[in-house]
Amino acid sequence: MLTQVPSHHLPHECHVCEPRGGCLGLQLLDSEEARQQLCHAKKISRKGEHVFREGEDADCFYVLRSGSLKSYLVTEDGEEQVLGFYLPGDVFGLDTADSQLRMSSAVALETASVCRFPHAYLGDKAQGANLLKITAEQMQRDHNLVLMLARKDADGRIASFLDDLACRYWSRGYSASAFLLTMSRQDIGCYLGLAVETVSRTLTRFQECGVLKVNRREVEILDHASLRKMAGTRVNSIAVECCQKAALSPS
Amino acid sequence: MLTQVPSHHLPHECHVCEPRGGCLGLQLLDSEEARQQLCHAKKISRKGEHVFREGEDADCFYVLRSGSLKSYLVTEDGEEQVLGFYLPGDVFGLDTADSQLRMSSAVALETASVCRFPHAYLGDKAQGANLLKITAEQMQRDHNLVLMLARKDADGRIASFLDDLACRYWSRGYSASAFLLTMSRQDIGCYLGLAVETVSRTLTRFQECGVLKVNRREVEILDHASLRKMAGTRVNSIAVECCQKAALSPS
DNA sequence: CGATTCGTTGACATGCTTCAAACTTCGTGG
DNA sequence: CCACGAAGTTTGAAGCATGTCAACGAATCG
Repeated sequence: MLTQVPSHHLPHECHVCEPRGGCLGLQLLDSEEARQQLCHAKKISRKGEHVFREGEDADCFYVLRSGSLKSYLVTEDGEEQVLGFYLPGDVFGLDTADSQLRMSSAVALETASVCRFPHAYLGDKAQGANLLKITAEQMQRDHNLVLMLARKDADGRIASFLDDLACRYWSRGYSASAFLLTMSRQDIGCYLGLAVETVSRTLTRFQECGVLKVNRREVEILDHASLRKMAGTRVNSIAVECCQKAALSPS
Repeated sequence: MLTQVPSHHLPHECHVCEPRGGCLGLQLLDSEEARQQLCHAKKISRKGEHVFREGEDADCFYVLRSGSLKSYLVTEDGEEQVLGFYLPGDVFGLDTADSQLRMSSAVALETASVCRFPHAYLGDKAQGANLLKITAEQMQRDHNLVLMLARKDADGRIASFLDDLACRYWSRGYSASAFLLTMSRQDIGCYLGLAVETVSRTLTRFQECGVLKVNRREVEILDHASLRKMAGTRVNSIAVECCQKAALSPS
């Protein structure tokens, strides 16, 4: 299957959109020139650099090609709320306020590159259902987060978080059992609505239970089944689909 | 301003889309016949009736014309998670899974009517930015909920919830100070991630503080300023915009 | 009119936050 | 290369907000 990617369409075609059924540029951008020009106009951001900030003009959305980043917003009292973490292939920057301003900020957690999809160049192909499909992914992620925050305790949130990451890494061809956390404990807490101390303590306890091994930012999941059991419900989704596959994999 | 609505376009044109700058049917549907046919094909749902259910085929999204409804999903263990409440003019049903299936359910809280927007009839006008603008509203609501669940205590959540409702009623021409809660305490708790008892207790306490008067489902807000102060931060948005206006109103 | 659902209130248990302190890692400049 | 300070991580102890359990009253429905 992987060998059937039509590599003649784009000279430097990447593979991040494969799970989506092919390059998003081909799916959403009309003219060949727009695709060539825009999809490959990648922008490199180093750790801590912003792709965009809340309040800026928003004339495009993005696909992450490599690296990882977080989306967040800042409350009046200066506190940060992390809305999500993005891995290669993820679409981000879809949330724009009424007047086409950024509603959130996106910052690189490590060196990263992105594809730009200017709204102005979204052609006939980007009509209705096509575009809705993309935005629905984001909504699903949001709903999943709401579900965690509203219904799960610290253990469930951390377990969900790790399981989700594992699945997403796995679906991208990386190990689902051992990976590096590119975000800080602070970020994790900010995402899950928990104090940093709670995150740390929970991870330590999971390690003591033999569910995983954690050292600083290195995580190795030893007992996927237990982790998933603790994680509990998730929104039925692409992610779940991938997880069921992952459950069948040798892990 | 209200008198400038071009009533000749649609024989039974409603006013729910006014804050959005006019009938969404005119903005998103191409052919006149599609608009006539689809935008006015309203469907009546009585209290407890579903507009759609999780898992069903999703070939359209909706605009609520009258009444109110809630969007929710059900977890594996049968628990419900309310994702949002919708008032006339709100767009809902945009969240569809990969294969065009409903990711959530929508049920009427009282007698309601809706406009259908079939994906298949979204014309050239529904390209890119136009559609993104609509979906961004939903994302903003979601982010606001995430912010509440992750950062605010019970008082803040209830205050935010009431303030939000007040603003939305106000922007629709109703009183921002006195309104009826169309949802149960159960629903409110399910939405805000709180136990029913906590919702009840918090409302009682607010009443004792003189911030509001509450009797069963009737709410009267006596001290908007205090309420908003307790509510704390909100995602900068259409809603906030409306709230600032509301703050200037006699209320 | 009885049954069921909804809302309120009280007492108690607990999971998480907060505060505090120690240790580690990282970056920067001497 | 080492020294220093800042930031990130871990662990402990104590306080408190919220969940849970239980009971009761009020409203709604058949």
